[in-house]
Amino acid sequence: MAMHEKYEPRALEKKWQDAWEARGTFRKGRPAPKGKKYVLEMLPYPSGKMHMGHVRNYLLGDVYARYFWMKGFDVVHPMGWDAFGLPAENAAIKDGVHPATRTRENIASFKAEIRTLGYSYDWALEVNTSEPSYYRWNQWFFLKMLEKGLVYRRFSRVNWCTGCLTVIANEQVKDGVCERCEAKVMDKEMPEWAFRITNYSQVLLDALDGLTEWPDRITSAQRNWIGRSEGVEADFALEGSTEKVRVFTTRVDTIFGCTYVVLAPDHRVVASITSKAQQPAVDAFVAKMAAQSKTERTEEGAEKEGVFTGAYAVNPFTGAKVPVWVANFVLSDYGTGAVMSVPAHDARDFDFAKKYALPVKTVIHPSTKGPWDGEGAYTDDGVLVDSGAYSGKPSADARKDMGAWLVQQGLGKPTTTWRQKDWGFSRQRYWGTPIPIVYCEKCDPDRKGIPVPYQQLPVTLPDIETDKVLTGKGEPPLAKVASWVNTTCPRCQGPARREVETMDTFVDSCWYFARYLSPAFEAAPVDAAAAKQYLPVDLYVGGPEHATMHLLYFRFWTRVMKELGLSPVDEPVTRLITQGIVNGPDGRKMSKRWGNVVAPSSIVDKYGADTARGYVLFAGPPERDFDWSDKAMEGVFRFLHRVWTLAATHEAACAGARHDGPYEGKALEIRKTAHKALKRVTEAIERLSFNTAIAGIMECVNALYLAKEVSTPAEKAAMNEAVRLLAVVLVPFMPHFANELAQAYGAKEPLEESSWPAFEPTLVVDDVIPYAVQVLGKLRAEIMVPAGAGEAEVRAAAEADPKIVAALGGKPVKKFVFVPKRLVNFVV
RNA sequence: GCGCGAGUGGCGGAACUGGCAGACGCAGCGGACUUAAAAUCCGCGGGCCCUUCGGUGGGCCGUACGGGUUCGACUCCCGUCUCGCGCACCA
Repeated sequence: MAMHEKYEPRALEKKWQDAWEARGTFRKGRPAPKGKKYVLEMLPYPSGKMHMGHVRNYLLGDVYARYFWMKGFDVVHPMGWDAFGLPAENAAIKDGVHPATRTRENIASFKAEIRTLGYSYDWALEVNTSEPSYYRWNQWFFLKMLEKGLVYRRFSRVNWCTGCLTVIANEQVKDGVCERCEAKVMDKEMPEWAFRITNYSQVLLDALDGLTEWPDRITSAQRNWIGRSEGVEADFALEGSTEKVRVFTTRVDTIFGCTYVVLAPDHRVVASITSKAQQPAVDAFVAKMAAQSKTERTEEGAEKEGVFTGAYAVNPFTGAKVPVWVANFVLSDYGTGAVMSVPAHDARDFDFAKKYALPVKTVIHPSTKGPWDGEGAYTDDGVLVDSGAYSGKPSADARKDMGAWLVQQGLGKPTTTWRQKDWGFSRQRYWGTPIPIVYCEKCDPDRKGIPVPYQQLPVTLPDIETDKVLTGKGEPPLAKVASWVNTTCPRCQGPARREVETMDTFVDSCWYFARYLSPAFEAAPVDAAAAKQYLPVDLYVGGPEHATMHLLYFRFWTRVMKELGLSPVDEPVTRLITQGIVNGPDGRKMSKRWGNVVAPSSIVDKYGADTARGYVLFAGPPERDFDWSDKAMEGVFRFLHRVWTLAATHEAACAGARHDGPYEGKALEIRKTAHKALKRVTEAIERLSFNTAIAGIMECVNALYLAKEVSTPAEKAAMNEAVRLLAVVLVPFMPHFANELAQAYGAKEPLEESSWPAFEPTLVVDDVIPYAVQVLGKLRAEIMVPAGAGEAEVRAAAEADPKIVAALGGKPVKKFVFVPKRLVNFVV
């Protein structure tokens, strides 16, 4: 097939996209003795349009997937839709279009756009989380986890918008007011459903050590987030009261220096211990704190404030009486909501003590040599002083001994606390998974909730009159749909009401990777046989912004799935990469506001998908941000033209050319060029270094240009081989282009269906190797030495070089360093 | 404040396990082709200095900064600065 003179991407790309689809090139489940590769990208929320971030995300997976297709693996590479969520519902509130309608349209256009980029997806595995066939299994999981005690109802402090009369997310609170209606946002105690993810805190933390192919920044973010902290709890008796205050501290070794105790404003005992005299001040303070939202109270630079309660606590070690305060900086939901303050050895306690003129008592010296002479608090470990029987002990020993003493006295114990909280997943929204619970006044007077029986799943979302139900005001939308809310109690068959809350969409993305493997399976959310065959995911690609939410939640869920017998794996993903951001040409984040958005569709229309793909991959390593550059992208377009011209120029003479005799001279050089590129690209892809893989291909093309005309049969055959290898290595990056090239040179089927060749070892080594010659580590000459030469021969050659003779200047050589195939170094 | 990551030409980046810093590309410059331009092809390309009429030849400096280890450091160690991200009155 004769090539056109010029590279015309448009028609050619459509042709190959249709061919892959018609042939089922990317269908999972082919016989593959080499095994499986599961390549996954984070499923998108289907907004109407793709942006460059999506393009990049999916490309990184696509290169890897295509490579393993060609390596002969059974590759799973699915795509689906995180279709529930706020944007569709907010749009509905604004313009009255039903979220289901909007979502359907958006998926259709998003999917059409995805296809234009030529990704290797198996669309037979597609899932849509807003379909009952999917979310019924969210409900199934909910019921299973309820049985296991992993789901419970609790009271929790949420952001309550006083204008919209609904709960809103943290991101929607701007400067203490609602983003949408600008009314004041308050903290409100509300009941909500929660997953007991904290049961798994330790396991999730420990297993991070095994995730060696995850970026450090992600595992480190998860460690921070989980926030394990070891310390002790200790009881302080309250003078003149039977109540006591239990404090949590990581520095019990400083307890002899405790000069006051501080409670959270909403600590349980505050009301009962406050003295008459202090009552008005404490009441006013507590009321003021209650009126503030948590975000306000913990804002950057918020001043430390507190008041004395009039009560005194007794130090369990010393028996000393210390004043009890309440203050804004103590949080009721961390530790015990009470702290012992040691201003001499804690910076925050020091500030507070200075402000309110509380005493400071030093009990730690940096060493036995004497006290610390710096400013402020000495917060490091050291040696105890003025600490009774513990004086003279190092901090670490003292902590151990003092913890043991507390246990022995029944006054406390070593404890571990966690920053991580249980996962509250109730949402007062319509466009989500209904929580399968009903409330019956007769069977369930405490409103604990009665689970909907499994055989009644799914509890589907009701059809609604959009503009009446999705108003953004008042009670949760589902509460307004009487025909849906009113149901019968599964126990007594009497009247009952459905739970009107829906689930957080993070639930959907907790297990979708397992559902892809058997998207139509009816007996369970996951076909355990398929899970056994294909899990874990070998490569997962997504944005780093999911470090502590999605990537932690789905690790948790994976553990639960294993316990439920659905999957054999402890961890969902072996290797993770998080892609950097594609900024606008001006270096700012792409945004309508800056007018610097580069739409993928405009690039595909003008230059073709292969150029868009090539540029996004060539611009830099996957993890790093880069700024879009039209010029640099045109460079990739130019490169494709260059390859095309090369192939077209030699097509008539070389396509399909064969040669059985020896290869020498130019013919041999051409073969070497091609095989070296093949080696380099292969290794670069394995390392996920796609930018250098493309650079390697460019180098190869440059070298082939320098070969100019080919005339002998050997040269023609070599060029034929080179162009075909070029097509092979181009496949992961520019697949349409690569296939067109291969076809012109005689390929009968898409290259993805043939195999990734092994390079010829004899063709990637040179017979003469350049050696750098150093004297005292400074480069003085370069010499050419036969590849087989040993140390003695190389040394002789180096010593014969006039520049080296001059540099050595007759001085005796103390040491000779020989690095095979690279350099030698004379030490004089 | 704690944790993690990054810092290399005018720009994006490369350098695999400590071994010739700057591959490849963009922008730039020079040449060929052209009546001319574009496109294309070929070549040059870190800085400073010396040398030569000139092509050339040579020296010193150079991977954020200051030290160290080593025959040899972008790479390893110690300290500092800057940027990004995460966590944060977390006891």
